[in-house]
Amino acid sequence: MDAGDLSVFAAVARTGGITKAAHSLNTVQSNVTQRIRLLEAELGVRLFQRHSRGVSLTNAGAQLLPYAERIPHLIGEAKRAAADGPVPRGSIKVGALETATAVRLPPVLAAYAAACPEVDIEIVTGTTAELVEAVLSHRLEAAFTAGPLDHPELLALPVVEEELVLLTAPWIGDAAAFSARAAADKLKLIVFRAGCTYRNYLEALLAARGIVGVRRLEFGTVDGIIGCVAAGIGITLLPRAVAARAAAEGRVKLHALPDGIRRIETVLVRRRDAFVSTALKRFIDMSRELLSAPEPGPQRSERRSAKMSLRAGRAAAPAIKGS
Amino acid sequence: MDAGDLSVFAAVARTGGITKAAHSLNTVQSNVTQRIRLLEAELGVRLFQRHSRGVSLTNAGAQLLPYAERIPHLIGEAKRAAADGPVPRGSIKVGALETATAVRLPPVLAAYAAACPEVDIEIVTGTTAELVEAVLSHRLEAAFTAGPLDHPELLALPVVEEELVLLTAPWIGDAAAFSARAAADKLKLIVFRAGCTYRNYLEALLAARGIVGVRRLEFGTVDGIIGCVAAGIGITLLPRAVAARAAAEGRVKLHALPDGIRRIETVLVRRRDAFVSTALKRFIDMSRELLSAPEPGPQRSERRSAKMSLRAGRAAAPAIKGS
DNA sequence: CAAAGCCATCCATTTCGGTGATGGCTCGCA
DNA sequence: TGCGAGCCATCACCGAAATGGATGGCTTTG
Repeated sequence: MDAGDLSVFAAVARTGGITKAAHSLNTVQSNVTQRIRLLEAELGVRLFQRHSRGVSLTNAGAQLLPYAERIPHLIGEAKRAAADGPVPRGSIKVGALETATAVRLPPVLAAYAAACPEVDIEIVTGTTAELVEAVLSHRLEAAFTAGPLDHPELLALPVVEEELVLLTAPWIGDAAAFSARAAADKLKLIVFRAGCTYRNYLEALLAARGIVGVRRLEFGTVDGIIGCVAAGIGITLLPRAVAARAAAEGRVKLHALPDGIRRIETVLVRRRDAFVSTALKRFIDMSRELLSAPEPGPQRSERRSAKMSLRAGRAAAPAIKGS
Repeated sequence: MDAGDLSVFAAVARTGGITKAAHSLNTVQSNVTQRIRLLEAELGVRLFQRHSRGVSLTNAGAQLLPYAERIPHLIGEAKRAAADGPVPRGSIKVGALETATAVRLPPVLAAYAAACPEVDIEIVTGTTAELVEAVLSHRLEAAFTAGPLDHPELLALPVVEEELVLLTAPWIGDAAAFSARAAADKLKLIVFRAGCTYRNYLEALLAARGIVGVRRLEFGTVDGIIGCVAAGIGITLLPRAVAARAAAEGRVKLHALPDGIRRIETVLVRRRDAFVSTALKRFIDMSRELLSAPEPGPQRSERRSAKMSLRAGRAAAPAIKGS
């Protein structure tokens, strides 16, 4: 049994069929059949039950599967570890929230690309939940997500603290009264898709005031959300830095939040046990360096009297717990 | 790169030479040379520096080495996991203290052998330090050692609590006076070799009374130690259950110890991350079941007045700390 | 009943790992 | 300086094992 056998086994288990596994491995079906046969002979147990619609794992196969997923991963990691040198090279794949991509990432990427010309960078956007899942399953090496998060297999490094603000159409004076009317007026929450931390915050914020049943409007982009808010369709919650330009242009109005939930941490999360290449280490170092600069406080032009009189407890900041 | 390549690589790294590695792998030198060559070609880096006295790891090789040690281990574990079924079979390799082997293990082994006839059992004896090291390096699947011990990679399950007693020749009335005279009289401590927890306890016990410089006599067997004590050559510390028979025969006399250090825990230790086969799980379950029975208290025939007036602090119970 | 999908088996081909012999190199020693 | 020992690289060769293509049996489906 070597790592190749385990890859084949894992592919069959994943696809549920020998023929399909053969295609996904760019080989022929007889080949896969033979390797599974030999593997079963070597182990002395049947790994799959054959039936007319494909194959399914036996008990023994199910016990082998975690190893068959982990060992090829480790082999890949070993390759990267060995090929890695003191000068950053290769490629890194990093996730980021839509909001972080818009306002925090550009300066980091510019500096990194200049410092490490031999590294290919791939940025994937998604919600906190999606990104965390991707990091856990090794699809991403690291990700900028909303903190705090607490998972035994993850390391979360705080890189910057954002100030969350409530966005409304510019003609709204009092955010508290506005949101209180939201349900009655059929105004909507403009939110990202499920898994977005800002969305969770906003819903928790309103729930804490007893406002429920507000309709949601889901968007996939920051620009779309801001556009809808500007049009008076609803309200949303975003980092101040993201909304600053639209506010300066008078398209939306920003309302500060009460202290308990005003600040939200952005963390750089990665697997605790994964190999950190020189290229990734450099990226992490540069991110901390460039993003940890003290954030400017709330602008003076904003009326602090608009602060909402909400008291959101810890329930408003749900952390992703380890399983 | 597959697991076989990594095994070859690890062997070369371990032995420091291609020829020596070839011998240890039961193959020829040209073969190893070739595989290392191909591995280096595949990774695009040089893994060893060749010099006249053999080879040594390059930087890249050193980064690869931990993977090359871990992956073949995982492969073996995967095999065992897959071949393992609901009925205990295969083999288990368990360590135990000499004392535990003598008095605690026989009933467990008898019951286990009857319950699991298809399992080959191997028992290895050693000191606590030796056994812990063997478990950590995967040479043993589990071991009975003296607790408490605290190591991040180990799980320690308490199975039985022993009462430690001081053994002297039968004509000694007062253990305290006896041990005080030990240094002057050139009496000896009869102890196991270094690493034995009882030995550490005994030395700490005397050191706490200011008795130092007592000569030691090292033995490898319980019987030898008891025999020497019976002959009046010295004193030792053993679990009451171990010394009970010799005491009943009048060969030695037992002296109870003060409360602080009288009880010592026996724990079943195993690696936290290692696979637990059905055979091993059954063994652990039976050990707990058979050994956790309440231990009988001190026998009435013993004179409690012989209790030593020592106060040994926590220094007398050194735990093995994680590195 | 025919077609499609799936897996097992067989066979020819190729690839890869293992073997033994040879040669170059350095070091230590006479 | 010359020689032998130890070590690694290279080469040609052999055999086992993986691969790829084709076929057949089986079941499901329309």
